Amino acid sequence: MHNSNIAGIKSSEVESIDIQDDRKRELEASYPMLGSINDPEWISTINKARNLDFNPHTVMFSGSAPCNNFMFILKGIIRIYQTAEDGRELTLYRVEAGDLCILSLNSMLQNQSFNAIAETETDVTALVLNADDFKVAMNGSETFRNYVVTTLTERLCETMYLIQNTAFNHLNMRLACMLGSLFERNQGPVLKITHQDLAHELGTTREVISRILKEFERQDCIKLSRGYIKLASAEGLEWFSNNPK
Amino acid sequence: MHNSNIAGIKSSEVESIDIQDDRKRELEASYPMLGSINDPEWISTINKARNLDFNPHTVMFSGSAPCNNFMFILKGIIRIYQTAEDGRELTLYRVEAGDLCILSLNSMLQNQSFNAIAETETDVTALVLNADDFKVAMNGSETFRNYVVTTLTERLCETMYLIQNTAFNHLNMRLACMLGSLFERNQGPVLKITHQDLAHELGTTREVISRILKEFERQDCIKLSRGYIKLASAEGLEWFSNNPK
DNA sequence: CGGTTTATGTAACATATATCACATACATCG
DNA sequence: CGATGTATGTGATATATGTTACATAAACCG
Repeated sequence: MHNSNIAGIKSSEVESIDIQDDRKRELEASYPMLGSINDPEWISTINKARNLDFNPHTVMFSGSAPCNNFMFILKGIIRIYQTAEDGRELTLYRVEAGDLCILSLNSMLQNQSFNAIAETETDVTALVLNADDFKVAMNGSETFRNYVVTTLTERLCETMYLIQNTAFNHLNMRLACMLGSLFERNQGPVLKITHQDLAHELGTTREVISRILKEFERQDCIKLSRGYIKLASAEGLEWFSNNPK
Repeated sequence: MHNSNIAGIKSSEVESIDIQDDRKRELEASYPMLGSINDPEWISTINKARNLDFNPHTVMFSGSAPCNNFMFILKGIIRIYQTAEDGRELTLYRVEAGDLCILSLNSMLQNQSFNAIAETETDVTALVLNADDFKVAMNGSETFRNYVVTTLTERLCETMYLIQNTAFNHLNMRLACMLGSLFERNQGPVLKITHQDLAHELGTTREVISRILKEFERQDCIKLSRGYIKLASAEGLEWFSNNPK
């Protein structure tokens, strides 16, 4: 289709004959809430969907390259971020299996461009509906509708929180919070991440991050080494997460 | 109902017998897209709705006082903003006649609190649905559903833009943009607003705004007087709106 | 092993914004 | 008119963050 020339798409368009059950199981694994829907429109729509694979570090869409499909993410992680002219980046959120791809919703529903970039961080497999099928599914299934509206609302709330955080909190606090949640999700106390990566999360520059990290290390909260950060004191980090200055 | 003890509510609960046509006309005036819906669930739901009036400067809801109803705004303006401990405020957006009250959507759909404050700026009249009626309307009318999803998506886009703006642009640029759009909406070149108000829009302090405004005045973009700002050169202001430093 | 790339450390400096401490000026109202 | 509250002007100073310009070090690769 008109998407097939985007860089990074791998192959694997699956024929949709008699694989309904596979499809359903696959979707159910990532979207438990949706797996149990039995509305006929929903079933037939899912059955018409295509599988698409993306390589890591592929730009799935941006303001200039909109995407007129709706996607369920079956596997992998997508990072949504904004850029400034000077090369700074700010991560808005991530989309994983089970999440709703709001960017795609937007470019489907209106032409207004989103002014953000969606880029795969890992291998990504998505289930793709075109705009018409999405409409059919929305009209046919109340569960799906609820899912869409709830997820949109949730995302909006998180975004409001992000605004508050960036507007009112200092970088050391924001960095401490970020590290805190990264360590939480991480198995084990050693986090694989570079200072530049952290800068791109928070919308600042590498030097600034390095400086604050060094300060955290001096306070024995963390231990730094090339490409890694080791947690030394969760309490210490927690303190920085709550302390305004 | 359980809302009736919130400060600032005026009175005017209207009995809903045979006023269907009035109601419909009223709604249509503010929400042209919705006025033409003829689904029976929709009609009966609207008919069950209550009118509520609010005085200016009434906090309609905040994180601590959620609102479990859905509202159509028939008249007036509501400001949604966040606060910091030090008294700074940052306006997220405004809701007017024809807009969707996303805050109410959120508190209806989930318990997660929104972490923002909604406050009337003028007299406000709203048409109020409870959560169940909202569901009925959503299930009954595709037009209403489209309206909700489209508006949510739109709001999300605008919010993303706000993040980019606050994270990457300097205050003089942001202030110039803000003034630009205020003058645009304003009839005539004289804007009634205080420096403190502008600070509350942008999440900063009065002194900072005063200083930048003075700079704009020195560059003959505006003329300052107590409580008012007069546009002197739209081009000059435009220049500051686009210039990074 | 040596050359190259990538990640980090860090000092010095530039700038934007925040904060403090007032002075002044305008507006309102008795 | 004079008193009071509110809005503005502004210098001085503090701090956070951004920028420049390197040095060093670890990892990578032929």
